[in-house]
Amino acid sequence: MSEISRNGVSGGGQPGRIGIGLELDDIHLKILEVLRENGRISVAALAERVGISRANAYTRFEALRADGAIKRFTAEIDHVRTGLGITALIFVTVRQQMWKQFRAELARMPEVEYCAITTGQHDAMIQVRVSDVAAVHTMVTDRLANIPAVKATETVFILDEVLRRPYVLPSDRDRPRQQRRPAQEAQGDVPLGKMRFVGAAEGRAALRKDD
Amino acid sequence: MSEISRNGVSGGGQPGRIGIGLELDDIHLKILEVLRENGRISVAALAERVGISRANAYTRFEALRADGAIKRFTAEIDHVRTGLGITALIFVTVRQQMWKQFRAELARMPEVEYCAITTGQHDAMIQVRVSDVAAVHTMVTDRLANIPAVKATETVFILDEVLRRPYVLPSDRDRPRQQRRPAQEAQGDVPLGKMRFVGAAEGRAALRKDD
DNA sequence: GTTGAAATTAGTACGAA
DNA sequence: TTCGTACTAATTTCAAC
Repeated sequence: MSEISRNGVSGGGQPGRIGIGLELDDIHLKILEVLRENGRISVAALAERVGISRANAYTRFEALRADGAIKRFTAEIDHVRTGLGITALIFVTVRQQMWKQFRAELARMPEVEYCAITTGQHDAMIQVRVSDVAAVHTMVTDRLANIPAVKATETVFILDEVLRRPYVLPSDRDRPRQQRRPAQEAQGDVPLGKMRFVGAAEGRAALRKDD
Repeated sequence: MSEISRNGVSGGGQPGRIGIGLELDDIHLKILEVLRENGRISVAALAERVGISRANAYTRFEALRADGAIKRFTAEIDHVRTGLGITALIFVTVRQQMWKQFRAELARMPEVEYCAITTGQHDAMIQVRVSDVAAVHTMVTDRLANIPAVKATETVFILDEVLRRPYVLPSDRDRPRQQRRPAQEAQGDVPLGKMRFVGAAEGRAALRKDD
């Protein structure tokens, strides 16, 4: 149900002044870093971990919420424990100009955890959590297939979720052991043909990897 | 870095007794429901919203954490605001018996937010958040392509994230307006050929949708 | 932007239903 | 088990520096 940020492929990211909102400095990022791994930490404890005063922490905490940099706090739940141990990705090809209908139908499907519009072969990817494999089948054949907006689907199961980071922050990239290089330098030493990008328009026709 | 639950395709979900841990009743689910949309709510307020005493709420809250049904609390962050407005999905084909190496390399990539092992044409899907399109290119060609475990990749951009639910719960499925039907009933009325499932072994050879 | 002290609220530990 | 109360500890707020 919750609409989330619209990421244009053109959107950029200078450090400092970002978006329309407040300027994020290192301390703001440090706060986000702590909060994403412990969303229930008290502001007092947060202040100590970040190395600022309580009052300052409260001010910044509130600013981050008001600005929207922090969208909400949530509990991560173990789906297996709650009986939704089956996760699947459904790639959907949507008939043009029927997006509105597609999105409306999505809102009616509580088993959908995530939906993103993508470039490439398909138009959207949805992630669902259900209790058993049959429920995926039902979901795809009974519900999705009956939506006129849906032209075709392709389903894969998730066998294992190797890693989920609460949320990636720009400060992360400054401290991995392995350094990143600017994109220009990356040209020479790449085994070309090993990977491919799939554009939005392209790829709908042929798709074959060289293996 | 954080390992998360292993979802076998065979794993099931009976209501009530789930996994090895505690039995989840309706009140437990109600608690999870509240917590996933407001991870910072006080236990006192939680007790009120769920309709139980404070003491009971503390007991159940602790039980859910101890049991692992609640894995952690986290802050949802607006990536655009923090300068990581570009999101991409990279589908990776991994050389068999090099998974360990692949996973080790993943841990060194802070821009990776999510990684799942899938059935279908590719072996894994990773989601990355970066500041600009060039960074995706760098990531794929410079970093991923240089991992011997990586046989091939395919990249798509996320143009829009339509919806993200904090976490899907089994209680959700009991109250959508549109009812679900058992899988058996779904057989007759499906426009077959409109969708396809892609198995783990299958699909590596041919893949064509009928559109 | 910081410290400290007051007011409020959260968390704990009981006995009773 | 769950509830209600009282007790203790912590957090938040607000003031002055």
